[in-house]
Order: sequence, then structure tokens, then C-alpha cells
Amino acid sequence: MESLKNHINNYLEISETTFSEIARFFSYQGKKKKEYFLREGEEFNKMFFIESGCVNISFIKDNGQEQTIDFAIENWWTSDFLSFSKSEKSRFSIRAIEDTSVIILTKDAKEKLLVEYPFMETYFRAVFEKAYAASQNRIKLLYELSREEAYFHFRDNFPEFIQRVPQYLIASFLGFTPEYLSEIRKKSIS
Amino acid sequence: MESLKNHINNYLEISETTFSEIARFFSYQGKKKKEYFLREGEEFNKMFFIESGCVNISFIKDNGQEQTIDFAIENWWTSDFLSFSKSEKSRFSIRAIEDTSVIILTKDAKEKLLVEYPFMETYFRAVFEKAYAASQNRIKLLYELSREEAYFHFRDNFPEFIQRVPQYLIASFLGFTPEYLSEIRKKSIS
DNA sequence: CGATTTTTTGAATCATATCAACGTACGTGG
DNA sequence: CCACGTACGTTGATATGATTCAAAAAATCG
Repeated sequence: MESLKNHINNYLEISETTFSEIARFFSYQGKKKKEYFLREGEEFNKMFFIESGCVNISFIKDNGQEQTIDFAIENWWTSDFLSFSKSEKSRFSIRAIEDTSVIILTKDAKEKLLVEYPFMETYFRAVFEKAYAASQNRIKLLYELSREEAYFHFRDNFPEFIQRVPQYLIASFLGFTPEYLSEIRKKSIS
Repeated sequence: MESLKNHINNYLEISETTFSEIARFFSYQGKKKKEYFLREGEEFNKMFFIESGCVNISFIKDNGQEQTIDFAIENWWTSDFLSFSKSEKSRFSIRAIEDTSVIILTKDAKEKLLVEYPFMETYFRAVFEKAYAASQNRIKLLYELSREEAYFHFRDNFPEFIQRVPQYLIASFLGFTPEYLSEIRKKSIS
């Protein structure tokens, strides 16, 4: 839980003792590369804090293809937050791209945690505020950039993903086909 | 401030007395239709709670066109949250689509409010959590729907906007040209 | 009512998708 | 540790959804 404690410490001071008290609200799960943490349509009601590894969040489109909407790596919280808040079945799958271990906070545990340790409201307020700001920025980029520009932006701003994530998932995340990504790369290499 | 008090009451119990204590952290601003609350590039560091009316959030693209990325109406918080969190110049403009009045919370006031009245962390945690969930859902829709489907989805799910917002802004928000929206409408009416 | 803003039309063009086929690489069992 | 099979990446031809531009028509505002 070291990584989570450090993450909380970015936003507020938390002592060893206090952290060990709240540790009981969390649990662990690990998956090998390509295994699913969650499949679309399942009951879920959890948030994941990625301790190590990398996952993609995706859904199946009408045409049967898997659409990746997000990646999450170390020190990011991820979930299907709409179904989390409404306690509905998940609309997304979450799948390990590498061997991955996560810290789980269930909806119940979260609610109890926040009642018993109100200072954790500050932490989650900050986490969600930051996530929302990032999401608003991402929406801006979706409008601003052509698909080709989006690839260059992604490559330049998140180089580690280019290493860690297969091309067809990057293409999906960027909203185009693997074939088109191939074409962009061909042009830009030569 | 009645509308804000009611909004807070959706998430936690707040007494008249307590609310009147925190009211000093907020201020008001009103604008007529088509006036700007904020122009891209200005210092901002505020969050707006829309009390009445409707605004659009937009930026100028490379080609010089105004790109609307969001609307906000009564009882929604809005801002450029990335520049808000980093205290940078705004990357967006905010403009009244109708005569609009907003409740302002500056970054300074927000920080003081949260220190002095920690229960407000719960309110903002809930606000940002909900906003992030909605944003994640919107990103899903951006991937899931064709532009034509996006229009029908918007029309069916937010009918009041079709009334209140001119077509060229809806087209911009949905990510296509007014001409194309016109074409979709022609097809679907006949 | 005239002036301006918004919406519609149609033709030409462009960015990206689709499909099918081929090349490459990588992991898994023998 | 090699070989094979499956998964991934590339190529080229064709198709399509959406844009651009210019102009006309309709709606709104002072």
C-alpha cells in the first residue's frame, strides 16, 4: 500500500499510524497480461488504484469492435465512474496490458471510509478535481487535433505508452484504425 | 444564493445559519446575451456556478474558428479547470448565450472556504466526482457515436438545449459544421 | 422595414475507413 | 532453445462521411 500512502501524501499529511488504520478499507488484486479485471456488463462498484502495471478501459461498439477509451498506469485511480456512482452494471471492461496489481476500494468501503475519516474527503476531492481537469483538457484535444496530430501529440507527451502499449490499442484510443496509424507512421519516419 | 444553497443541500445538510456564514466566500456576476464572462488568454482563477441562464465554453482553433467544447446551465459548476488548478491563463472563453447570472468562487476563496469549513470538502468531492463521471461518459459517446447519431442523441437527451442554443453552436459542440447539421436535419425531417 | 445573423443548398474535395492480402514478430510447447 | 502458430503490423485499392466554399434563403433584431 506504500504507493497509495505516497499518493495521499501528495495532497495531505497522513501519519503511518493513521494510514495503517484506514488500510483495512482497501484490498489487493493482481492480473497477468491480457487478463480482465472487469468485463463489460458485470457488477462492479469498485475503484482501482493502479499500484504497478497498465490497463486499458474499453467497451464493445455496435460493429463488434473493442473501443479503448482510456489507459491507466501507476498512481492513477480508474473505474467506470458513472456506473460506480449509480451502482449499475459496468459499461466498460478493464484489462491488464502488462502484469498489473491494483488496490481496490469498493463503493461501500469508500462510503464508510469517508464517514469515519472525513479528512479523506480532501484527498478524493483533490483526486476527482484533478481527474476532471484532465478530462476537460482531453475533450479539448479531441476537438482541437486532427487524428494525425493527435498521434504526434500522444507520442510526444506520453512516450512511455508508445513503448508499453501495442499499436492497435493506441490507434483505438486515438480514435482511428491500426491501418491509418501505420500510414501516419510511414509518412513520419521517412 | 438560494440556488447554490439548494445545490449543496443535495449532497449534505446545511443550515440557514451555516450557509449565511459561508456566503461571504462567494460573489455574483451577471452578463447579457453574447457578452463574455471570460476571454481566452485572460487571468481567471474562478469557478462559476450558473444561477440562471446558459453559457458556452469555447476556444479558437488554429483555423480561426470558435470551437465550443461545453455548455453550462442552471446548477452546474463550470470553469477552465486545468488553468484553474495551475493558476495559468485561461485557454477558454466563457460567453453568455442568454442573459445569465453566475455565482463566483475564486481560487483563493475556495481554498480558505475548505480550510475553515471542511465539511465543504464533501460537497466539492461530490461535485467533482459527478462531473468526472459525466465527462468519462461523454468521452465514451464521442467514440461510440457517428456525428449523425451524436446529433440525435443530443436532441433526444437534452431537448431544452435545442430550444435555447443556436444551431451553429450545437454543430460546433457536436464537432461538425453547421452545413452538415443542416443536412442531417433535412434528412431526418422528411 | 432594412440590416445583420443564422440556416440551407449544392458541388468539389479531403481525411479516414474498409477490406483483403501479405509480412513480421513473438510466445509457447516440445 | 528452436520451430511453429497465432497475433500484430503494413500495404494498396476502393469507398464514404464530413468539410469547404460560395451563394441564396430565412429568421431575428433594432
